[in-house]
Amino acid sequence: MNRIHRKVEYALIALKHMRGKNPGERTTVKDMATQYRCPHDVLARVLQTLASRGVLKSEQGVHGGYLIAKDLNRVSFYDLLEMILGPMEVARCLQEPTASADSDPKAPFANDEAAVCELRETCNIVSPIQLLNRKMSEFYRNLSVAELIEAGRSLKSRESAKVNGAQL
Amino acid sequence: MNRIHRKVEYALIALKHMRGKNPGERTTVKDMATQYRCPHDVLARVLQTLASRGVLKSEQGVHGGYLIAKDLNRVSFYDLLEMILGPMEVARCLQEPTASADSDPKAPFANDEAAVCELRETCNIVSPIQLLNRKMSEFYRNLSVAELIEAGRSLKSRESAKVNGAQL
DNA sequence: TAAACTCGGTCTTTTTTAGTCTTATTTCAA
DNA sequence: TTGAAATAAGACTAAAAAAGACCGAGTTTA
Repeated sequence: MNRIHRKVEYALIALKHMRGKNPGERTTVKDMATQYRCPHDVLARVLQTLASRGVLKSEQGVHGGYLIAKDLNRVSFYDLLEMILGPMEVARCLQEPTASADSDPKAPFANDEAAVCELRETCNIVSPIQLLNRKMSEFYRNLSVAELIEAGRSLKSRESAKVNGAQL
Repeated sequence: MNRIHRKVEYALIALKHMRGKNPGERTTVKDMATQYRCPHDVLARVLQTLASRGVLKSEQGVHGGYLIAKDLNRVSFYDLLEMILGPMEVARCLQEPTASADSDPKAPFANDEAAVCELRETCNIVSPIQLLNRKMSEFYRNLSVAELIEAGRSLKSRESAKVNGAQL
């Protein structure tokens, strides 16, 4: 239940892979796709996104490939999810017009209404949903990608007792 | 992205509704389904589940209906999710034979192997996934259903500063 | 210029989730 | 004792979302 999306897994796999490389060293999508047996196209697309958001840098051409461009300690898991999956909305109620702010006046089919929760009128849990959304966002924001990727490395101390408490 | 399931919403709606009733007072599925415009069958099924897990009590017959049977302060959101959606598994890697322990005698096709992650062999992120799963579980466990449902009530004090800390 | 990359649009397939239909079963009251 | 009103639950269908494949570019360098 409540699985993370495959794309997110692929992103983590790739990031962890590149994390181990020498600075400046590039890795091709093809390499990673074959090594980890994940679908080339999907992985490629995810990496494109991350590159467009500054987490990775892409080099085209013959000796092209990807490399990490940003300190992963400064990239939260929230950021990663948001890049790949879009803004966090735990339920349809929340539908923010959002940062993208495309007030799309052209929109031939006004699907504004389409995606909106049809329970809206009668719903008694918008506050709870908002609270949940806030808390989850906070949780994800407090978890860095670096921390995730590094997991299992520093846990000689019995599953790192403090990993749990504290911080949240 | 990462929406909670409709069934979970329905559960919250129903629980919040019943929360407002006098002790002993029953509410029928039909009432709630019509009042909140959610599909009768789906709601019914969810409530059946909650009843079977002791959160609700059901009375059959003419004056039947549901009522809350357990202090919602003692039911975590994790519990709720687990009841409705099954054990928390942030990714296929994690596939526990698990506590649910429904040795499902009907299961005609042993799909044990079927659902297993096909990246398993080459995967470099099982530790990260495990960490994430642990942290998310913890997060959900530290959030009570009562707290959620009550949201928006006690927040005259500026989004109830203490909602976060404490309790954990 | 050709090979080996990334880029990005559109399409199809698969999987998951949501919802419906139908047939019990229980209870109470007229 | 029978019928209305409720829960219980299996099997099925529809809809939505996610995953993946295909393809035709644009870039760089040997």
